[in-house]
Amino acid sequence: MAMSKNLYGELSRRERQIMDIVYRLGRATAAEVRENLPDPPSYSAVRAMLRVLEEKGHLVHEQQGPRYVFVPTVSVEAARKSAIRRLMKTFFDNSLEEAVATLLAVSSSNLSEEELDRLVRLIEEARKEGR
Amino acid sequence: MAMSKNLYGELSRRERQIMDIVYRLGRATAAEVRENLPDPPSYSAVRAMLRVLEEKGHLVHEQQGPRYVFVPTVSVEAARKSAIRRLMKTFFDNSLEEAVATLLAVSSSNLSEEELDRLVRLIEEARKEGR
DNA sequence: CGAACCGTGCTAGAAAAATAGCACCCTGCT
DNA sequence: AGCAGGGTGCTATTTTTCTAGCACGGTTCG
Repeated sequence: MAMSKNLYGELSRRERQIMDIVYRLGRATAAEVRENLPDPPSYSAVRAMLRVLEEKGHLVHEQQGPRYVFVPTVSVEAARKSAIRRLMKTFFDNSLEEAVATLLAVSSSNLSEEELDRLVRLIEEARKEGR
Repeated sequence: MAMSKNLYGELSRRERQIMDIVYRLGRATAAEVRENLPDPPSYSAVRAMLRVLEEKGHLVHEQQGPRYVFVPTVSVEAARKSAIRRLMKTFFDNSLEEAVATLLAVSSSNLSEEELDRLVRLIEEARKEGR
């Protein structure tokens, strides 16, 4: 199995913050990125970094009317998996159980019965898949 | 509720890589950190950054025999939760279900029946807690 | 038309991060 | 004692990141 090198780990602080925003929004203009950035720098600065991220291959832009809209080159699905793998390795020693336990603890404030039902269903489906 | 500022987001590229290693190992010497670092720089460089991380308050060192052992100031538990919250927000729009689904997909290669049982039990416990 | 408003490209400069080098200090030999 | 090995503190330098500024191009509308 090809060990996909963790692109994420290569990013600088601002680049990471920006990529996070773009993933969260799905797609974003320079202005939107800036609005969501902590301690937002100048508009120019944001655009410059978006350009760099595009050069590095993390983003591409589409022309939308008069402006650019940036979208990630790596799909959300792939990015999610990559992020989860990293988290699992770093904080949970790859223990699924520990991870789910923490996930439940963090979300505990808004857990409905229905949501829990769906989770169980998810697991039962994984069980079926497994054999 | 106090919104804990995401310290993680403040870290530079190398600092992040180093913190990840320390969390993964629980505690680590400069040499151990270096061994685990991608494109490892000089020993000196690593030590310099460990010092900076200590100044910034992310690590403290304990004298262990002749050398320093570095440990995170924020407990693993707290760091886990913080990391998960960030991940949930960035990639899963805070949807527990989506997160668990991806978690299962990523771990699918090594899912035993027993493990799945334990997961279900985890959820049922959360259900009891909830009411 | 033409001027105000958005947007972009590009470049230069300041600030921070990353790296390496050197001097020193223990400790355990021989 | 004297020397080698493995650790540390500190500092200087290079590299990268981060930021802002300026010039230009297209729309819109008075």
